[in-house]
Amino acid sequence: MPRKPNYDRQELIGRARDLFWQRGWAGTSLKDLEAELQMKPGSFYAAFGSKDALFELALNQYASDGVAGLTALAQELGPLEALKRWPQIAIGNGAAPAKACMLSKTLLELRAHNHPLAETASQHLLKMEATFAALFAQAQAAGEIDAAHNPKALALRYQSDLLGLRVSAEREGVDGVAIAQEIADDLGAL
Amino acid sequence: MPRKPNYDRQELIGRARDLFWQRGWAGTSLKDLEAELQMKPGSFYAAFGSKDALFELALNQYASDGVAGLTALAQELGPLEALKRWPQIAIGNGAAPAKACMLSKTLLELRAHNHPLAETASQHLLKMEATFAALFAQAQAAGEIDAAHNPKALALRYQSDLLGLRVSAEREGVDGVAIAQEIADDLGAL
DNA sequence: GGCTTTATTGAGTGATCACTCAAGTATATT
DNA sequence: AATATACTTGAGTGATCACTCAATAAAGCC
Repeated sequence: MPRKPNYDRQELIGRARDLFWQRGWAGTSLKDLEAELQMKPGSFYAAFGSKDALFELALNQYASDGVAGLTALAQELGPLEALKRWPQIAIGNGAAPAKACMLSKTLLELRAHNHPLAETASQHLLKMEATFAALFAQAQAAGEIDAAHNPKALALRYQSDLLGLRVSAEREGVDGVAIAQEIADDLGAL
Repeated sequence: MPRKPNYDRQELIGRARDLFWQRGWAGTSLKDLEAELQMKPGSFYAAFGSKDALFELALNQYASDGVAGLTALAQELGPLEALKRWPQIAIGNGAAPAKACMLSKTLLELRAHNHPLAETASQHLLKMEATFAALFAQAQAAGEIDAAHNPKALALRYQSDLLGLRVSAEREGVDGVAIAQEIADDLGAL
């Protein structure tokens, strides 16, 4: 009986994620979204409910893609090598909407207003940090990193460096590749 | 002949800086500013011209306070010790409007829109980086850091780590002090 | 005190914000 | 083909946005 929507929902969420990632929450208007997704307001609200609801879907997709990408890389290269390459990958995609991390951008923009999406972003950062910690622990188990280190502490510092790298890479004239290389080299000295 | 304004302009800019720092550019409305500065729209526009003009004044005050604070610290403690303590200071002021750097928040929020204030923030970051580089060079001249390092490269990495620290410190439950300590320890190993 | 000059007031401007909803259209089942 | 069930359309909602301006009030100089 029913009529099917003539769009691919996941692909729409991906396009919305790119817009939000680049322009931020307040910086992306419904007009922007309507233009990008080729949807009139009625369809938009029937499909997603609200701007915030779509932003949350976009954040979730962004975060799960991140964890999946890193996990796949670790399968291919092993934990330590994946952690070494990850910084370059994070800033290396020229086609990406931004160098900076969407989770950190969201956190910085919305935390002061106690917006629920800031908490969502925070949770995703925590999950990413746990993924880093697991890889550090694996690297220790494989004898690639001195077992005396606390993998959670390593993950906290690594993520902090990564966030800094990605903010720096957003600047004009900054050699992000050099910073990423240094972060990778630091891991080799553990 | 003329009538004097009944406010301290620098103090008003400081209050506006705190609002902008905490809530961001889009997140701070004219109503917010009018309430904080106790000014009606007419007075506000007579005094500052526009929201953007006041934001720029706020950014300038933020940046010059930063350079002045670090320079004073280096006078007191010497260059290396100042660089070691600076991360703790950056996140240590509980009364500050935010842990994250106002320059990086502005850059992340406005760069995608090619807003002139993003360029202003970028310039201030560059000036701060130059201040770091000068201190690294001084530390080398004093024999506190191996002269083989490139002070500009040290400054770039140091600033990146600092920005990451300050984003991380914005998160709930993150031990910023521990990260700041690690950054300081890294300097000791140079 | 009169005069000039500037600061302050606050209602009001058009534009844009996220969002609604009644009407129309397309599709799958019967 | 008829019908039920969505999906799509797009003008329109009140709220809020940054900002304006004519009127009023206050201060310094004569």
